[in-house]
Parts: sequence; structure tokens; C-alpha cells
Amino acid sequence: MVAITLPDGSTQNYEAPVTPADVARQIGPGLAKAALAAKVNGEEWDLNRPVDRDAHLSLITARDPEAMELIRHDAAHVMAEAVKELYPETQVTIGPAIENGFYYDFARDAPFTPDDLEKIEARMREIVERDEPIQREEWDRQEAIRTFEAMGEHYKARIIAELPEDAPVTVYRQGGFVDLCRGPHLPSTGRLGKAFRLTKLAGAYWRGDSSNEMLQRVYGTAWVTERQLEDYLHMLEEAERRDHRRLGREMDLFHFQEEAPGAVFWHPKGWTLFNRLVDYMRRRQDAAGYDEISTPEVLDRSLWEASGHWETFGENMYTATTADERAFAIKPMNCPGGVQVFKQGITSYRDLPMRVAEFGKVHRYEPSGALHGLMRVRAFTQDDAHIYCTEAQMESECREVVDFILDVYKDFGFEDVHIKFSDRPDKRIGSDEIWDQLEGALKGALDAMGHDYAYNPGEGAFYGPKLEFVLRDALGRDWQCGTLQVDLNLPRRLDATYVGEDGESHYPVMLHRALFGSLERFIGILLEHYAGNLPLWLAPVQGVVATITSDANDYAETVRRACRERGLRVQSDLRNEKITYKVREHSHAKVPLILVAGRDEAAKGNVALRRLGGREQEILALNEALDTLAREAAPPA
RNA sequence: GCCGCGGUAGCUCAGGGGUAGAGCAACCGAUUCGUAAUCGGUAGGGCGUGGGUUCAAAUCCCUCCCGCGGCACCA
Repeated sequence: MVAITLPDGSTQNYEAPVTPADVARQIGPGLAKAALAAKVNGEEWDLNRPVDRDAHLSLITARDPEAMELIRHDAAHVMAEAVKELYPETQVTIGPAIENGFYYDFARDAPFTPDDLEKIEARMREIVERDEPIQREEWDRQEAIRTFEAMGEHYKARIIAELPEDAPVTVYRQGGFVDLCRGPHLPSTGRLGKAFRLTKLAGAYWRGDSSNEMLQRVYGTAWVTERQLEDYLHMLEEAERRDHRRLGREMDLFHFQEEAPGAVFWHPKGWTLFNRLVDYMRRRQDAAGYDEISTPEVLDRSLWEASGHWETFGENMYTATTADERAFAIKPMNCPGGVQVFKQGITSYRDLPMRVAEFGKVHRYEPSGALHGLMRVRAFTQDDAHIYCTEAQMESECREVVDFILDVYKDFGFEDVHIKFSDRPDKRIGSDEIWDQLEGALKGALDAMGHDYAYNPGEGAFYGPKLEFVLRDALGRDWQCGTLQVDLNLPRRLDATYVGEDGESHYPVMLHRALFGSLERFIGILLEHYAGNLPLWLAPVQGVVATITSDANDYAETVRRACRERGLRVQSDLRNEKITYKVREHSHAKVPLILVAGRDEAAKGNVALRRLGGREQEILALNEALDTLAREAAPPA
């Protein structure tokens, strides 16, 4: 007998062994039909897997959050089964559930084509139709390896061979398909339902290592209900509309062209936006006790050798040789140049912390496949700063920077920001002792502040550990924006010192930090975040004065000039077009304000104010409108 | 960098061996019309690049460039 305790606290005795499916049937036919899997003592459990001892048991149905992952995982298996049926020579490798869906990596000689994708999806639907039972089996390890080898599934055999010794080898069988899998799974393929779709083909390296062979990855999306699938597909369409590359063109902000891959041509409106952000950051940094400098973009090779960049970062650097046969590099980072300013004269401990900002444009030769609109470019401007401080000051300076970043992000409506902590990479400079110290300080500051963060082993900068502040684009892709790195290595490499209280010279701790990170990337994120509807203070064109008839032209010009005098970026549209046409056009251009000037307004000294996205108009006296708008257009303090 | 897909007018896209197409935008007229498209007309293309196959290439094959989606990279 086993005693099964249900979530409501009631306990029932059963003849052992009993399966969750038995329990569900006993509770009621509705539940038996709805159950997808179970939880036994907190562990996810197949519906037909026997329970042989007393346990707490709960059933998972489509309404539970766990259902989504089960469905996606099953979708991956059904896809693998479909592929094996259609292309028996293809080997299966791994196929997990992921955010919004699933994928499966296959090994085969020829890549899949988009046609194959359709065939596979059609076969998947047949397999769902067949409603094959999905059965869990535990196999002997050596036996499992032999069996998969015999099946020609060499990748699976390798995966089993590398499983921990004590791990049970479980396989799942559905129809003629057998797959190594931890489970759990739905009781049969029919339970997957219809709410799935294969979405894209991609290459992916075996074990995520580019020195390994490339597998063929098929991505799909899967949901519990068809309604959810439709919503998701609809969301993707919406995301396409807020793609910053599209908005950049539509709003006439910037462009790229072949001659400068990964480098932005900023148009007047885009550059206006760019500069509003710089203005904002300058103001904030000034208030936070920063000075600002500017350093050369092209510096002699010897400096990069001294800093360690030439060796550690050289593959990403643009270099230039001049007629005098000197070798230069275009700066990929601002730090070595910045340190030269620090080194001028003698710095006392009394001068620390010294916070020095630079809006530095850097060039990095990024792999061609990494380029992505404004998000990943080869030439970009950082809102960089270096804080030189003592070891005693380092933790509090770190905390200030973290606070600063999060506070800045709030001004743009980013409330919950993902933070990642990255420690020493393989390719690095400096001793392990120094790294211990730096990692401890950075982590300590973060822990003391109580922020959640993800741990990113081995992803730090070559000179120090780092915090990454991550924002998401319209499609949910993560981009590192702000960053904070602590560094004791560059001051040594570049011989930057200060005179301490003891009269001796010491190396300062150097904090590298950027809040926006890259202005380019941040603008890309902002455009997608706001779907192009920038807040008034950032909009390149804040308003357009649109006339209804040419009788109002003079008045419209008066309004425009008055706006400009109040610092508002306002243009006029005197074209001989209908007001509906002008409203439509400027609305598409995402202009936040349309000030309509017709005969009435001209006669009474009013403006009819129409806000982007609004249906209503507001009639205001010109002066009143100017006061209101000037106030609304003020940047965050 | 790797795998797949793509590049035709300013934009969005048809055409896929036999004389380059549409809508929007642009330009020129007319229209003075109160809140998301007024009407008519005109002009605009080395079909990404270089090579090859062919009587004939936007179309088929190869090279390279750029872009898109992933992977790897990511300071």
C-alpha cells in the first residue's frame, strides 16, 4: 500500500504501484482527461510512471505553468520523430524547450531546405493524429550506448557515455522513435495538440563550440492553445513594426551602406536624438561629480602593446600604417587614452576618487555575422568614464555606479533590468590574487545592494570582472547596455599611480563604466521600446505647425517662430494639402505634436493641438500652449 | 567567421531563359478642401559585383560584397 497525499491535504491509500493516471481517474474522468503529467514530491513525473512509495502528488493540466514546457519539449520529440521518418539517415542530438518554443539539432550531410520544413511540420501533424503512446523506460547504461550506436545514433551514444555515472539512463519511446531523455513527457503524441509551427532553420555548432562540426537546427514555436499561438504570431508581426532598422528608415534617422559595414550614417533627425541623449548624460554626470575629457582616436601601437590590447584584443582592432611607417591603431576602447590624462602631473590620494568621463567613439572589427543594425556595429560612441579610486573607496564607488545606471534607466521607462556578473576569462592579464580581490569587491557591492543577478562565468573583460546591465529588444533579444568593470591591471600596465597618505606611490583602482553603453545600441533599444513614439524631450521633431488653408500661412510661421524661441523643435507644413493628409503623414513620421493653424486659430491667436496617437484636439491660446509644451518638453531632471 | 535565405525604381514587392512591372513616394498641373490618403499627368531601373553557360541571362552556374535569421563571437 502507498499513501498518496493530494494538494488539498487529503490522503488516499492505493495498492502499490499506482500511477498518477490512476489517481486522476479515481478523482474524476474530467481530471483524468485533462492531466498531462504530475508532480510527485515536487519532481515532475510521467502520468503512467508508477509511484511505489508514499508521496505528495499533484496533477499538471494545461492550466498549470509547467504545461507549456511539457508541450514544447514534446513538440521537439515529435519533430525528431518526423525527421527520422522522413530522413532516416539523419542523426538526432539534442532538442530542448526554450522561451516561446523549442528546437532540435540534427546531424546530416545536406542542410534542410525551407521545403523540408513544410514536410516535417506536415509529418508532425500526422504523428499527433496517430496519438502514439509515449512510454518511459529505464535502460542499462552500457546497453543504451550499444543500442544507440547500433541505431547509428552516435551523438546520442556520446551523450549517454558522458552522463554522470550514477545518473539513470531513461529513454522515451513513441511509435518507432526512441530517444534518450530525462523527461517527463505527455502520455501520448495526441496531447501535443495543434498549436505549434516550425519557424526557422539555422546552423548550430555541436556543443556550442565553433571548432566542432555544424549541425542543422530547426526552431519551432509551441503553445498550449491555438489562441496563444495566434497571439504569439501576432506579437511577432508587431515586433517587426517596431524594428529599429525599419523605424530608422521611416523616421529618417540614419542609414547604413555597403562601403561602411557596421558604421552608421546619422541623418539630421537621428543626430538630434543622439545629441539629446548626450546632453542628458552630460547633465547627469556633471551632477554626479564627473569631469569630461576627449582623447585621440588613433594611437601608436606601443601604447596598445603596453595596455595589453594589442595581444589580447588585436583581432578586433583596426590598424593603420602611415607614410612614416609607424603603426597605429584606431582605439577600440577609451581607457588607455584616458589613463594618459590621469598620468599628467602628480595625483594625490586627496584627489580620489577621480571620475573622468569621455564620449569616445571607438572602432572594433566585429565578426561579419555579428552585425545587427544599431545594436551591434563596428563604430560606436560610448558614454564612457573611468573612476580612479583607492581600494577602500572601490566598493562604494561601485554602488554609486549601479545606482546611477538604474536611475538613468528609469528615466527611459526601464524598470526591471537584468544584471549579469561576469568573472575572469581565460584570456586575461594580471595575477589570480588581483582577480580574487576585484571579483570579491564587485560581487560584494552587488550583494550588499540586494540586486538579483545572473552569474556569467568566464565572460569578464580581459582586464577585470564586469557587471552587465541588459535590456531587451522588440523580439526579446538581450543586449548588454550599461557596464561596470573593476580593474587593477591597466593602472599597472600603464604605470598610473597616485601618492598615498604614506607618501608612497600606489596604483589606483580603475572603474570602467558606461551607462547607456553604446549610444548607437541604446538608441536602437529606445526606438524599439517606444515603438518610435519617442517622449517629447527626445523627439527630433517635436511638433509640426500644419495649416488648413494658405490664409493661415503667416500665422503658422508666427507660431513656429514662437515655438522655436521657447526651445521647441518645431517645423511648419504650409503645403497645399488637406489637413487629413498632413495629419496622416506627420503621424506616420511619429511627430508627437501637430499644431493645427486654420482661419479660426489665426483670428483668435489660438492653436489646435493634436497629440500623436490621440483622437482629440485641444484648442489653446498660443501663449498657454507654449507654456504647457515647453514644460512638457523639459528633459528629466 | 559558420549554416541557411535574400539583394529588381527612394520604399514595399511581382516577374524566374526571349522588348523590365505595380502600389506608395518624387516631380508637374489643378484643387484652399477643419484632424490618419483630393484628382490628373510626368519622370525614374547598370535587376548587388565580377566571371561563366547560351543565339539570347534579372532569370541557370561560380566568385566576391552587403543584408536577414540563427550559431559562434561580444569590450
